[in-house]
Amino acid sequence: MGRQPCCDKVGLKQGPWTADEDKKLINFILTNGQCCWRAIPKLAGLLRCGKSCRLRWTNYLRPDLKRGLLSEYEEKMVIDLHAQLGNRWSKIASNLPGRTDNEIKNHWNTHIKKKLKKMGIDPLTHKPLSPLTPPTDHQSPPLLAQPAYEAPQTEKLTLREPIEDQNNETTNETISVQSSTITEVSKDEHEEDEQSKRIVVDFCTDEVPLIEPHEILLRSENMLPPLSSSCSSSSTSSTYDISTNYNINLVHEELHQSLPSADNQWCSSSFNSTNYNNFNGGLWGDDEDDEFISTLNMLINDQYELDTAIYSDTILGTDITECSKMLMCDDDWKLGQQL
DNA sequence: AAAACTTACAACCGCCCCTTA
DNA sequence: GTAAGGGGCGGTTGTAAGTTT
Repeated sequence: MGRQPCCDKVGLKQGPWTADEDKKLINFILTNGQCCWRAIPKLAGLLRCGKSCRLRWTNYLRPDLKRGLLSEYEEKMVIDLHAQLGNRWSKIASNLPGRTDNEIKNHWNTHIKKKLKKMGIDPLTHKPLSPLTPPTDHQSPPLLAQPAYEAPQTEKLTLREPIEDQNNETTNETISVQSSTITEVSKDEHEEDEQSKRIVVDFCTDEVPLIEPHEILLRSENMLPPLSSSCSSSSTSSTYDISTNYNINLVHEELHQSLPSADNQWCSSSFNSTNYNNFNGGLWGDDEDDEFISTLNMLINDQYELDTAIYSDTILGTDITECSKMLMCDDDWKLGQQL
């Protein structure tokens, strides 16, 4: 029979989103909330299909997204969760606040997969690669001679959502998993691994730093920290750079002008005291705002201790709890109504 | 300096599942 | 019970940016 496509695609734009399109989408959702995705493009004045809008929003524009590389901790969580759940990226993502399934999937394919293979572990089965199926370089017997994998330990891992077994029956929230404890080969890596093992053995997802409402900051013009003219905007591989494809901050500024005053504050990414090392300014780009971005980068990478409560109360002068409501209420958060 | 190659990730595609009429 | 609509999900592709030759 076949399904109708989600849209006819005739006259619709595809490819990378422009700042203007982002602005329209953000503006619409902040004003009206998420409703029927199919209707959003028309209502928001976008020549995109609803699906494209939904993906853009959920994977890129959502204010509660963390950006930047996954931390070592998150990476290990992904590995463990993948060992139990397989390629169910959305389930895995639901245990990593601020991360999207797409992001995790990409990270898995580009980083973790290779890492595991390099370590002699099959990323599909999480078991040591069979000597009968040699790695692609055909020259890695040392890895196999000394198996880079320890017998899995049974650990308690609490998922944020119950998982279902093959009979589709919901199991207990706390399930028994086989932790993919991994042993590195080199000495340095071995030391690193000792740490890793501790992390893997010790953590449960309850310990994941969740983004609490009080940890979410709002930003308006007067929230900008003092700029440092000496900061360079360049970033190195060891730092997180707060940059996107274009200057989305300009979008933000325009929104300030176009939205009612009550709407004139909106939430930042997960910029909080426990998590901001991963903060990558989901809604702010780099170009003209280099100074601000580099300042943030400097603060973030210098482990600058920022007490968000103090920051919000004394610097921002904003009632965080009020504003966080609209962020945390997925269904119908409407800035104007809730502020 | 430029071409070739590699990497990372945003975006798309098509299938699946759930809801509704 | 069933067909259609809508959204979610996982796999794949396109391409910009980075690196190597």
